[in-house]
Amino acid sequence: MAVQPLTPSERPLRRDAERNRQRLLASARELLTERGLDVTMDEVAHHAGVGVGTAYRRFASRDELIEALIDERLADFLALADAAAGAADPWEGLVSFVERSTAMQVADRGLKDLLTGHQLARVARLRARVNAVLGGLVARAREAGVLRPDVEEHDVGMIAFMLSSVADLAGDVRPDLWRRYLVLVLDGLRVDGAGATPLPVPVMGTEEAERALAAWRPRRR
Amino acid sequence: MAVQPLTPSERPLRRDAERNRQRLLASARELLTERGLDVTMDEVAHHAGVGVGTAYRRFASRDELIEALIDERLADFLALADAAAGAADPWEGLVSFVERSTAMQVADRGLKDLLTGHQLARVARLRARVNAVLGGLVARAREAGVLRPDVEEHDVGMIAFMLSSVADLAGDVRPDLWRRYLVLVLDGLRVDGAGATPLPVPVMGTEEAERALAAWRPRRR
DNA sequence: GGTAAGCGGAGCGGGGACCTCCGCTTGACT
DNA sequence: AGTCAAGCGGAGGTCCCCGCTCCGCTTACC
Repeated sequence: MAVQPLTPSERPLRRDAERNRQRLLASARELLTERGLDVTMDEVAHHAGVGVGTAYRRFASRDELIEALIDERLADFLALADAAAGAADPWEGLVSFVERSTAMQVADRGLKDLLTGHQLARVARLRARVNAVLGGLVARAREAGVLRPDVEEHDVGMIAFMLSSVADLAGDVRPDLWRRYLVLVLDGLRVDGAGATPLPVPVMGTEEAERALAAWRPRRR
Repeated sequence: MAVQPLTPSERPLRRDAERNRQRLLASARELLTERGLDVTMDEVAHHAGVGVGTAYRRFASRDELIEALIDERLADFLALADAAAGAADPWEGLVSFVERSTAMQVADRGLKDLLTGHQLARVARLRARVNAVLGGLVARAREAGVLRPDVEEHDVGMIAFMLSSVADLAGDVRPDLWRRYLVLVLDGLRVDGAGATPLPVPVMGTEEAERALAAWRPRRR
């Protein structure tokens, strides 16, 4: 009697195989967060405690493994934009978006690479959606008279990128340095002459800067 | 009768050799400016119209060739700081330094790599000298009451770096985009509530941004 | 206990960068 | 004009990194 044929996707993996698959995904998630999109397959496999061969049996290629993890990151980012746009006070919403999206990119190198480096239709679509959301927020803030009128929604992403570059340079030496410049820039964005917001973080002095520069590697070609 | 012995450095090069040496230096200068410190020896030689062998006969190694060109760049940068510090109006001096040092790093990728990436005692010393000069300028600006008092000299270099990162991302698509954020940041630095300076440059819109991102390669590991 | 599924990791192929080697060319000096 | 050291080009050696494959051994499952 014929056994019910199973397509490969239906037949469950052997227990050890499934466990290794999960380990690989977890390892990739972790390394993507820490080191960005250009982790190697060997790194992911080794960090997961399995051989490279095992990695390639589960995922046809490095790209397939990485793409399997992209969507969850993009979803988080979009959720952030939606949350900011939903804020009652549009200025608060704007500040929250700039601050949290920078923080997110600083904490997750892979997300930053994705948003700035990757050629992928999904990512372009996400950028468009986020910009649409931000457009509404910026318009509201402008109408409320708190935002200088010549600032546009496309400025928001650029500012987050700019701040995350500060974080790149400061690295582990001063991972929160970018917040200092966040405040400077926000004070430049605001309309009122209400005076300066106190800067939240000390500068990076000479000796710290030297350490940061020593550790910094400008990113790939 | 013994010929006057010549040390290798005294004996003049044959005319063609000297000409090729000059071509190599010119080629390296050009490529350093355009592409940064990680130009390869093959590129320099080829761009000079000579073979690699010739390049290595004149310069013991890639590093030797590049280091031969570093000092002239650092000198330019220091001159900039001195000029800014010499301005009658300290605010103007500060603006001029941020603007011109960013412009310089945008125009000269090699200088930016040098200032941010390179481990070299000379560079660290230069940074120290520049910061000393800026310290005086910042103090004068603060005393004049135009600069928010919590800004320090180390902020100045960081801001220039931040702006030049914008230029990196915008690339050839919008090489002057950074000036927009320069104004935003300067408005954040200024004390008076005199209102916002008009932004000098349009934002980078969606389609431009996509083009810029397509062309952008995050820098080397 | 039999067997297909799974495993690890040495190693292949390809690319890039630095640098060397050597047979040919050329400037300089008689 | 002839000699020849100095100079030249660029193929290719070496090394390293990365994606991916292959195959002899191990293990989960029935």
